[in-house]
Amino acid sequence: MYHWPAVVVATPAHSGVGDLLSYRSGAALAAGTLVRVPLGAREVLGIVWRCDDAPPEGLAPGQARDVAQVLDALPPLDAGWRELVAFAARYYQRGLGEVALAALPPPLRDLTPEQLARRLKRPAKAAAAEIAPDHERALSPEQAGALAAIDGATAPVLLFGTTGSGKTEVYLQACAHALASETTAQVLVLVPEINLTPQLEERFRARFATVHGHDAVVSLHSGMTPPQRLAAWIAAHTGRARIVLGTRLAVFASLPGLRLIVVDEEHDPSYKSQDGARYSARDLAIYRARVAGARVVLGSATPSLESWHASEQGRYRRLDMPSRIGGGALPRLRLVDMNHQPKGALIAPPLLAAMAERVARGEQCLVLINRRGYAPVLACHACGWKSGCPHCSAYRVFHKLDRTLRCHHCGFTQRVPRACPDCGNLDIEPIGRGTEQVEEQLARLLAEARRPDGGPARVARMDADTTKAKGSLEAQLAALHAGEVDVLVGTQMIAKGHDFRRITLVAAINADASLFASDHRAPERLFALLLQAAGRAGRDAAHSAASELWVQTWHPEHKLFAHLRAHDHPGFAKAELADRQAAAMPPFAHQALLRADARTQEAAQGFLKAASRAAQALPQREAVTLYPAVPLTIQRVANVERAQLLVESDSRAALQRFLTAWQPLLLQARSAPEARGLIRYAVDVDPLSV
DNA sequence: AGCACGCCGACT
DNA sequence: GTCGGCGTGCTC
Repeated sequence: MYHWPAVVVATPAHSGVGDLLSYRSGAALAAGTLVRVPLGAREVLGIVWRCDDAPPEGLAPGQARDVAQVLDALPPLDAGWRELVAFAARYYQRGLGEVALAALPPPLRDLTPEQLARRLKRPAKAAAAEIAPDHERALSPEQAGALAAIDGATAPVLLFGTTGSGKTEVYLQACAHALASETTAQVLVLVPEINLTPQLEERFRARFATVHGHDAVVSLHSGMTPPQRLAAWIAAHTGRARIVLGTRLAVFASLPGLRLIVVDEEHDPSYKSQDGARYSARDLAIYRARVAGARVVLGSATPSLESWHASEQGRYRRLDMPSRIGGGALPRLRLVDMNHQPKGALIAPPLLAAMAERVARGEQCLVLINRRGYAPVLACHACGWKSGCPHCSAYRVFHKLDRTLRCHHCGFTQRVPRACPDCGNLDIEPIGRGTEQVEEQLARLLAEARRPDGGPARVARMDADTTKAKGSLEAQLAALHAGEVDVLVGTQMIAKGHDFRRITLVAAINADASLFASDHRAPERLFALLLQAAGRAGRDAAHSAASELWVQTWHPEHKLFAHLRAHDHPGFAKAELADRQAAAMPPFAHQALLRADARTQEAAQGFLKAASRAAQALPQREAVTLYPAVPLTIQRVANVERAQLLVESDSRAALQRFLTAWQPLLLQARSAPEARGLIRYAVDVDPLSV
């Protein structure tokens, strides 16, 4: 007596192969069982989606091949997980198999049942160094109120808490309550960046190791080695791990006992995946919590407009924590109108004076500049040559330290030419500024500044270039904490999460750059970045009264700054949402992009036009607006031409219906004559930028 | 997406 | 004479 499991394997949506492939098996296999099945010439990992008693119709007799192996050492993936995966595939317009298999740890794909069984038998490795237990802290009335509301919540909670208001302690205690509710309960904590997982893991382990065991806390992110990821995944799947901390990919972890999901810094764009299935881990967390019957908390000092809007509509329950623990004041805004500063000044004189003053008091300054390298462009004065990348429509960035020109898009790197490659002129000059240059100039400008002990000001830099070596991020943070740095120059990464006690001045020196980039989310992102950066200052109540956020701008009249001055996120959100509504932009409209990569721009647009033409015949097309195909802002990257087409609708459901109906036509449009040269295409639902 | 098969240029 | 370029086509 045979059974006929329908199995998902890793085939992308536009492969033309259906989602479920039927195989034959001697035994009935439960849905969620991991199997190895033959596919063409190879044998691949698959997941049983359902199991039929009769051979599938429409398949020639004997066409179904036999399941090769059953990985029955692992419990099947539960219905909640399968529903999450199925929803993600459907909503983000990808193949079920592609999403399902990508959600598993990579090493699982090529493990035999024997290897897997051996792996499962291996005892969890002994606890590392003993850590000092961390005990629950007394909650402020605001925190206690938030915790009680989370415990009793039925809808998603938006925890709107100022930086320093003690959100983490609320998360910790909410986790403790969730874990205490059942012996099998699990919680999932999402953070936007890998950098933030080690310190959070430490804190959770210190809090929970004594009660739930050292290995009850695991991390899950792409920076881990494959064996580490497999071990953490298995711990979560088997229920041994009670707390899983991770980046966006962790939203797909198998968590049979899931009771609570925390999405920290929910506004952060890192939650939106930009390759493969372009999912939003924050939005999937909401869906997953509903399916699992778990609570979900989105936390932020600067909630996204989407979440804010949902809380205004009552779909999310908003909890406010406006006060800082320890009563520290939020830094005062000092706006510097660059129109009234000496021409070409990198740092306005009053800002420089303020920094010198901080250094003299033994306090620390943080200087934000959103570009790595020395200068974004190198140019020849004589003939107008610029350091363009031969493979991309972008400039290569001048890195002075190693004398290179580096393309930040494709990685193409060359030594800086001695003379202009076009005309031989020796006078080639950097244009604009990056972190290296700011560091260099600040060291020079602050040469006279003295610390209380009479020593010179110490300026350091922190960006992706100085932290890419393993352990160097930790080392740099430790140096900062130890007070070995007076002024830290860096990219956005220094604005996030880390708790710096002695910082009393934060400066954003070219904050404007992003504001007029024709991206409707630019003000929102800048506001969040500046408030977050401000949150780094004055965490220590003793210093907080004098803490300041300096912003150099050419547009001091921008309404964003009035709200920033008042630390008024609700006011800012209200104004931005009104603008969005007037312009029929998200969250008042719903968008998707069809993106195409091709050998030539004509082919990329040719495909999009063919796709657009094909769409006209669809009845679902009535409810959506299709915009013309346009090249991306950076049109070419690594010799690939890129174009996109925007689809918009005021109904999310109508947009979904359209995209689903459109999908098979895209497959056809791909072989249209004008699409010759197309490399790949992808649909991006709820894109972050258009 | 892989990975085959398949038909045309520079090398042991 | 073959190794290998990437163009089409298939995967229960």
